[in-house]
Amino acid sequence: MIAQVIVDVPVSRTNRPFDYRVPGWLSPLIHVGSRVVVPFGPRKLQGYVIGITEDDGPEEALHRLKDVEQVMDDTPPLTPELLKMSEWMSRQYLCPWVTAVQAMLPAVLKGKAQKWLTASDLLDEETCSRSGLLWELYRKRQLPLAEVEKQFPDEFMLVPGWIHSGLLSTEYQVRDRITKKQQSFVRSLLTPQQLSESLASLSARAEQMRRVLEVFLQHPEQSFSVQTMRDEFGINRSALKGLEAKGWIAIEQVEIYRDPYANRRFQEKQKPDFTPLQLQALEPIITSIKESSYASYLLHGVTGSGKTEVYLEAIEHTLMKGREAIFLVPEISLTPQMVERFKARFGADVAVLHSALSQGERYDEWRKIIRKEVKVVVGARSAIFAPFENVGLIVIDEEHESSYKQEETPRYHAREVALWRAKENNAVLLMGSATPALETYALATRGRYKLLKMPDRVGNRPMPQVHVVDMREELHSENRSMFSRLLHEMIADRLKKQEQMVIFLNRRGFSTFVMCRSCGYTMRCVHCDISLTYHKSNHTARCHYCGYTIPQPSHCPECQSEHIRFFGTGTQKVEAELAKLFPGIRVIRMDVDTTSRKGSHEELLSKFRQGQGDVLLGTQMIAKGLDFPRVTLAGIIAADTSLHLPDFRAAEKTFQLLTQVGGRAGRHELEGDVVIQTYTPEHYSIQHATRHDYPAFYEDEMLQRRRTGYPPYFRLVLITFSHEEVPVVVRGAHVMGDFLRQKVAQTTILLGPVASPIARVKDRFRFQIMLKYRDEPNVAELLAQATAVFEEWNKQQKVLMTIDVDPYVLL
DNA sequence: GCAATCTCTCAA
DNA sequence: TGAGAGATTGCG
Repeated sequence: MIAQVIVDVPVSRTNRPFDYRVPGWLSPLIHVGSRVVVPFGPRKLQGYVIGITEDDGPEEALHRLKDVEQVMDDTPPLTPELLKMSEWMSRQYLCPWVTAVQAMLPAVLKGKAQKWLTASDLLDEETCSRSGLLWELYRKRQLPLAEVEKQFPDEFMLVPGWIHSGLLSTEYQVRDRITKKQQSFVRSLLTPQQLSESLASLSARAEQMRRVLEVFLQHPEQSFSVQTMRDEFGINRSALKGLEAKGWIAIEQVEIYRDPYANRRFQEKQKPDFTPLQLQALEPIITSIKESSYASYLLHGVTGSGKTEVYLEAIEHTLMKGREAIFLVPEISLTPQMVERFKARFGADVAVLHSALSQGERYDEWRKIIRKEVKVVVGARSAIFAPFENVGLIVIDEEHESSYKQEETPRYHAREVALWRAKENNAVLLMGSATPALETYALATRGRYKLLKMPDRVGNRPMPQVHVVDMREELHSENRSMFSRLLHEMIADRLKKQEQMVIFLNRRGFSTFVMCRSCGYTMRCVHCDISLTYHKSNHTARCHYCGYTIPQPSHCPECQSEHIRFFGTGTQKVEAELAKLFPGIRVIRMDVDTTSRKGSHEELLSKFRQGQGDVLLGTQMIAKGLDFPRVTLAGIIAADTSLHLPDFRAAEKTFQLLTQVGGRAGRHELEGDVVIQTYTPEHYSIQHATRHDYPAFYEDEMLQRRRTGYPPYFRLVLITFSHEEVPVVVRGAHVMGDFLRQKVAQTTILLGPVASPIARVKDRFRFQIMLKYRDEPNVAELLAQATAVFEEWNKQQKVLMTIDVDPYVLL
């Protein structure tokens, strides 16, 4: 038996399967998709089995192979589908296969190969008394080499000599970080009859023991955790120990799941009556689900139109069909509210995956999926890799969100992966948004996705009234405050009526940079080509690319002026202003500072829900998916900060943001207002957002994209190079650029190589090539060839190159 | 990606 | 000639 294995060395040189012999004793354990430990060169590494051949071929060829050393799991973590998907990803996104595989698995499964120092039998008490390190090794037998270097720097240089003399040896070990949470459970070993008899035989003073037996009499065949015994029945540990000693009960360690929602009850909500629009949207979806054939839908529904109910219903039909469902939400809107809705509807059938989970919790949720204990997965981007084997429905909520694009290798887009997976499984793909990505909407208008529309809110509630305030006029009227007179007035009004409001600060593009007012000097990072960001909490200026931090200076380093300060509006500043203008106003501020602690996000929102605040103030994180009945005003402090970014999606993102924030107001009985403050009220993305007119925005924006040659008209590939020296990085970029220029189609535009907009990061200079194409039969193959050419050249250099297919961030 | 191995340089 | 550094190669 021979196993084909890809090893955990994510470089192109080793990006291919290696053959290993499977020793007889491992053959029942090993499967395609298994994690294994294999010897690789002088080391040992973790790898994944991508194929197994029973036929060994000629004897002498077999002889040259090494053995698989270990199979790491009983059941392989990779299903055949995931394996196929990872191969597709590695081709599609130009990344090593093993990198794609690892993106699909929980982080604790990534094995770490370490070199260990082991004591041999020659090391006796006599020898080791001479040195601290040897003594330590004599006691513990082995230590990781890295640890040794840290703890015994003085003796580290003696290690090679000791190895040579046979006192010590080195050895590679691969370990993953799987841990399983255990809890003590108590179980009765007696029959009910024996229980009664034993109860009678107990001394009158054994009150606690008596109670334990009574509990078991009342609940035969049940076991209880030690914790429950204590908390619910008031029985302490010693009583249990006593009974265990008598042999009447057993205390056992049982593996349990780390469930972040363990102590929460979820109320089952009555299914609402569907509106005609919802029914109309549901009909074709349900038909497709029943047919179990591939179909894709774009559900374009305004905020408050009840998209979530449609999703839930579709999931229910999928489960009725005996298939599984994946529900993707943007990281940011994976709120407790959302989880609650799912838990209430599908109970224990749901696994939840998001970034706030600890690695262990994440692993436990994942195990529920692979063990087929759940039927539905709710999660952020990476939940698209849920190891189901019969996926019938994939829902992508807020389909336009940029968090679906991963910004590290593998640079995949969850929407694309979902599309592949839906086709592979004859499943239904359902994408929903109030403001679809242009790419998606364009495909929908061309029939690639079926377009479903829900243009009205549930219960015929009106869309909120949107007021646009021209901040230039405010300035002319001597209003220098960050609040316009209208917004000011409306805040006062809501305070009087005791209604709630959401105030949104558009921070995209706002850098809180540090500048000298007298000479114009701005503080920049010494390693990167960007300004430092001011951090109020510890009065430092910090580079958010490399982490370089210096204390905020009191004088300008250039001209010694004292007028050096930070610029930009922060949430703290808005909060202070609100407190000044409206004494007694209760503001709940949500930003990185107040939500960094685990669970604090949830805490603040529930405070607001309970009415412990008048204003919810925050950045992007409050724009999405929140639903509070008493919110009747949404204020946007500066709508256009994101409009003038050097990003071809700037207008689209602004439109989306305004629409989403506006959607927070007046979702229930009370009607809502939205105030948009801007310096460019005439801009089409602001104008169309005001009228809730997505199609009009789409038309205008498509014209821009056609004119400038951006998606959806052209598709992009961004190739970035970096190196410490400019001439080297330029040469590298040209090697690849020249090759591509020869090979691309006539209609393809190749820009560069040019310096990247952020030309230096961490002391490395960056250059880039942009590929814009419309009709390129096989981009992936072309890029793979170019990569090979580049890597041949790069053998002598150390230029780093990354390829971003359909990039979101162009910096 | 890492470590063994090969190749080249330089000083004794 | 041998050590040491730097580049190259192979990993099944």
